[in-house]
Amino acid sequence: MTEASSATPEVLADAQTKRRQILPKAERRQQLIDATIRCIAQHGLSAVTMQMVTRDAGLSVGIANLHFESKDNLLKETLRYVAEEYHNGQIDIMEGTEIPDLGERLDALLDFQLGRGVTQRQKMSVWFAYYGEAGARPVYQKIVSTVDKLAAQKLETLFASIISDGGYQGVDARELATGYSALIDGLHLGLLVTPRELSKRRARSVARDFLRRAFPDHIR
Amino acid sequence: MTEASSATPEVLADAQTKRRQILPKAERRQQLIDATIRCIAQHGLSAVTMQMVTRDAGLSVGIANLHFESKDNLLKETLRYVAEEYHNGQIDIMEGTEIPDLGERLDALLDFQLGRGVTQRQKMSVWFAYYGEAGARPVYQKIVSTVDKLAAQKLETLFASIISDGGYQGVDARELATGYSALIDGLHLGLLVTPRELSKRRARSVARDFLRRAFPDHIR
DNA sequence: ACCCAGAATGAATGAATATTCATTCTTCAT
DNA sequence: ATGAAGAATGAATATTCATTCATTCTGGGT
Repeated sequence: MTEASSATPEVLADAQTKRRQILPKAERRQQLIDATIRCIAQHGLSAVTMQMVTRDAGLSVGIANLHFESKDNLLKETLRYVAEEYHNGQIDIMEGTEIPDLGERLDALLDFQLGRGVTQRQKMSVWFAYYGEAGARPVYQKIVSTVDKLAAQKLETLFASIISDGGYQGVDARELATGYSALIDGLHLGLLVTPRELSKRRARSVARDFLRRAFPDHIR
Repeated sequence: MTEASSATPEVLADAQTKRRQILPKAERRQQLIDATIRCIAQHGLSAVTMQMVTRDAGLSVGIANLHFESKDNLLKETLRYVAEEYHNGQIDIMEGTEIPDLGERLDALLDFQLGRGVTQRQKMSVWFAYYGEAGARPVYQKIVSTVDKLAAQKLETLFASIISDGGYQGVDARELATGYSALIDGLHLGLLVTPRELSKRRARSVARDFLRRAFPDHIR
C-alpha cells in the first residue's frame, strides 16, 4: 500500500534499473547458448521454450530470434557447441605433446571423460537429449558424427601407439577404440539415468579396468 | 456433384465403411502404445502429438485420453512397456534353464542384446528418447532404474557363476557386469547415432571381444 | 553535445495442440 | 428383437508457444 509512495527513489530505481545493455553479437549468442543448456538440463529438451531460455538469460523474448533465426537453429547451435567443447577437450589431450608418457596420457583422457567438467549433470543431460532426437533428426546426427569421427581417429592412433609401444599381441586398435568409446558413453548414460547405482568413482574404476585388461603394462 | 448419386452404393460403402470397432481395453491400449513407439521413432519424442499417434493407430483423437488419462501418461506407459520388454528378454535368457552351458548362455544374451529384435531403429530410438528426458523427469528415471536393477543383479550372478566355473583370478563380477552393461548401452547408442561408422556386425564383435578378454575359456 | 545505426524490447498475432464431452454407434444380456 | 452400458468419435475449447515488428534505447563517431 504505502510501498509505492514510501519507497525511496533509489529502491525503486534498483528494482527498475534493468538497464538495457548492448553487447557484441558473439557474447549474446554465447549467453543464449548457455541459458539453453541450463534449460535443457533442468526441464528436458522437449519442454524447452523460447520464453524459458530468454528469461533464464535475463533478456527479452525477441532476442533469441534476433541472434539465431529460429528456435530450431538455437537448438542446433547449442548442440554444436556442446559437441565441439567435448571433442576438442579430448583431442587436445590426445594429440597434445604436453604429456609424453603414453600411459599418463591415457589417464588424462579418462580423467577428462569421467571427471568433473564433463560429467556435470547439465552437460550429460544435453548430450543425451540430443542423442534421443538424433534418430529422427538427420541434422543432429550429422553434427555429432562429424565431430565424433575425428576424435575416434585420434583415439585409434593413440591406441595403436600404445600397442606398438607395449608389444601387445592380438589386439586390434580400431576394435578396442570402438569398445572404449562405447564404454565411456554407456558410463555417462549410467551416471545420468541411474546415479544411485553408479557413482563417478565406480565409473572411473570400470573404465580403468577396461584399459588395464587391454594394456596391462601401461595402466597402474 | 453427381458423385453422391452416381457412385454405386458399394463404392461408397467401401470408402465409408470405417466400421467402428469395439475392442477390449487391453488390446486398444497396446495398439496405442505401438503407435506411440512408431511415432517417437519417426518424429522424435518432442514432436509427437496426440493427433499423430491416434492417426497412426487409425483411431479418433479422443481415444487416447479415454484409455490413458493424458498424453503424459501414454508416454509413461510406453516407456514402461519398452523397458519391460527389453529387460524381460534379458532375464529370460539369464535365469532360464534351457541353456545349461554358461558360455552358450552368454552368447545367447549377446545375440539378444545386439540382435535383430532389439537393435531395430524403432526400439533404440524410443530407448534413447526417454534417456534424454530422464535427467529432467524423475518418473522416467524411476521406471528405468527399477527395471534395470533386477537385470543388473541377474547379470552379476551369471558372471559370478562363470568366474567360479572358470577359476578366473582377480576378476570382480560386479565391476565386470557394470562394464558390460555400459558397453552394450554405448554400442546401442553408436548404432543409433552413427550407423555409418558402426555396423551391427562390428558392434557384436566388439562386445564379444570384451567378454573374451574377461572369460577366455568360455568364449570362442 | 548530439546524432543515428542498429541492438534490444515485449505486446500482439496466429498457428499448433491437449483435452473435453455431447453424440453416435456396438455389443450383449435378456 | 430390444435396451442399456459403455466404447468410440471428432468438433469445439482453451491454452501454450514461436515468431513478428513497431517502438525504445545505447553507445560510439563526429
